[in-house]
Amino acid sequence: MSHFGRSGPPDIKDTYSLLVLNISFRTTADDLFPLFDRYGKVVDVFIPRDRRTGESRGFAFVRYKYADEAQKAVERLDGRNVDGRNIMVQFAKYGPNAERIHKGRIVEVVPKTRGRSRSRSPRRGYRDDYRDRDYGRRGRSRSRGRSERDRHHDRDRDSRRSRSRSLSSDYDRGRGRGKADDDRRRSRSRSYDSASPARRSYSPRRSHSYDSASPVRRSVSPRRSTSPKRTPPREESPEKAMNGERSPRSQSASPRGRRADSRSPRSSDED
DNA sequence: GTTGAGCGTT
Repeated sequence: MSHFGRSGPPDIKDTYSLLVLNISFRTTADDLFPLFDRYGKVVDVFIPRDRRTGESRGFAFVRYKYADEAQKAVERLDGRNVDGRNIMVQFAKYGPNAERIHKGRIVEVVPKTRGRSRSRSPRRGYRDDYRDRDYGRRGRSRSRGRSERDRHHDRDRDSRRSRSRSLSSDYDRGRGRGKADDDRRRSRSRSYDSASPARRSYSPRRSHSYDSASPVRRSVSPRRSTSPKRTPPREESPEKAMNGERSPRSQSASPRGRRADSRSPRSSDED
């Protein structure tokens, strides 16, 4: 969606996209448009937002009609304070016109590493100047924020950023982030609260599993242990369900009841 | 009422 009301990108035949980072979450395209328009012809302003919450993700894309104007905007607006935050303006790396920008910007900034300019580091280096100056007083915000962010579990962006974490993200998304999220957070919190990393090994869940195979358990129910063959409960479940087709309810109740029972003590313990 | 170092929509 564009700020201009059109669906999707407007005319991207000859536009240059700028990436505006570090903008306030409250900053909107309407706020950025006049600011950027001052330095050139802005074709479009787009702020990606969260799919669920609809909040801005903290960065925006500003499309200029001409590269020189875009470049000027970068120089003039980069590091500028907007809505209480100093924004970072740079040419977008990806996009419909990335190639053009690549030519325009790379030649000026890193003509030497033109071929390898695709690396992710270059922009940081050139931005370092601003960072050093503007973030000197606020720099710690980054380190602190990261730690805090990690603890607070990121939202949507985490899934994009780290692929390894995509698993959890997928899980969250699939299961619905409300409950699973809360559960996970609590579990973690508890870990941090009273347990050391070593103690984590003795996590209740694992303990439970281990307990099952523990000799103590056998003592309690020798019947199972003495059994020559151990039938997996899972296989039994479907089989039973098939036989009990006439009462499909039983199937649903079986796993549910067990789970609830199993969770009962745990929940109590946690509480 | 919150966060953050990141690259985009019909």
